[in-house]
Amino acid sequence: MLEQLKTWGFRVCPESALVQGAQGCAAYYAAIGARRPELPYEIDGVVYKVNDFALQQQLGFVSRAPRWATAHKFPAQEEITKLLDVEFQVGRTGALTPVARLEPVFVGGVTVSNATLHNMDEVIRKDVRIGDTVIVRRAGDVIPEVVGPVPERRPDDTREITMPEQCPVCHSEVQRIADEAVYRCSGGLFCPAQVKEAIKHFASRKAMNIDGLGDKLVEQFFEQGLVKHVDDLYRLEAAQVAALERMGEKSAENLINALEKSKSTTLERFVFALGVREVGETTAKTLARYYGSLESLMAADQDSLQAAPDVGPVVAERVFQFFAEPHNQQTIQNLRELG
DNA sequence: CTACCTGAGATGCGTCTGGT
DNA sequence: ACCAGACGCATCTCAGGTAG
Repeated sequence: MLEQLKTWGFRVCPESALVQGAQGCAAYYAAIGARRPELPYEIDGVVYKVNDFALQQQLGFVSRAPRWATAHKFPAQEEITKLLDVEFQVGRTGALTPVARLEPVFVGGVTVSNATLHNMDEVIRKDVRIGDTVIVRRAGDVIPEVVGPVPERRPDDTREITMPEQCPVCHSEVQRIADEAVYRCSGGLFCPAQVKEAIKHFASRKAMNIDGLGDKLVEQFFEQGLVKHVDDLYRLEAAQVAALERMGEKSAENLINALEKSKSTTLERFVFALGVREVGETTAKTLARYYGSLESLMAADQDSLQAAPDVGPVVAERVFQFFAEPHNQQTIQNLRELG
């Protein structure tokens, strides 16, 4: 296809080549790696593709990733900087994630000042302390990553990174389920951080797809007390929206229209939007197809749920508990009444 | 039957583009 | 001038399939 495109006058990468087997791939990788500095553009690696459309079709896709093509990246660039502090962020599920605040450093074409440390096991494994001199790299050339400390450059006044005992946002107790890596805020819907994340998730593209409702707006709606639960979104009036920072009549009207539009959605999107733990895009689709209606899904017991494809005891319990919660039932009923 | 593999879900970050 | 949304990857967990 590349050859054909070239004859039609399209610009095609002149470096592509046909090679045989893993050894051919490795040789090409080494050769292009050696020439990397001379190339008139930046590259972060090479892509190997099966050179046969019939085979490509047979191999197919895994999610969105083709099984007939794979990237082989060059080692990431690394830089040294200072770990200034570690803050704990609260996600939609209450998970507390340690995030490294770094002395800004230029790595692989980008200034990095934050990086996730994933969880406490990872912090211990990497043996990093606040104040440490650390190695930073851009994993896969996008996500900043703290590789680890430079032990010989550790100052005397470093501080240990410790998980707070209370949620930094709502001060509820922080719990860790035995043998799990993640610590969680036990506040649930009482925790503003979790509520805000739940609203953002509800509005997100793959859920209700409410165009124009992003981080900043959710933040403002919540802080002003206009939206405490997702159903409040559908009670918003244009005048209230227009009164917010950086919003005018036009923006307000657009948001109201987007909210209106989101009312015509599918069951699978709605189920995903509810934000039940362990229920992502795919599981929501499975449940929607298996039960066909919200009523039957809400009425399902745990045995019935486990009969659905890819649903085991853990997911079944999550779903069951979610619909058993009176607060959730009320929210769903409100949403239906609001359209 | 156990051990391992694969796929999906959740979370996090910086840049770029398009819209207001 | 600013915001929303898309992209790409690592980590851990859960579910289900398969090799030994």
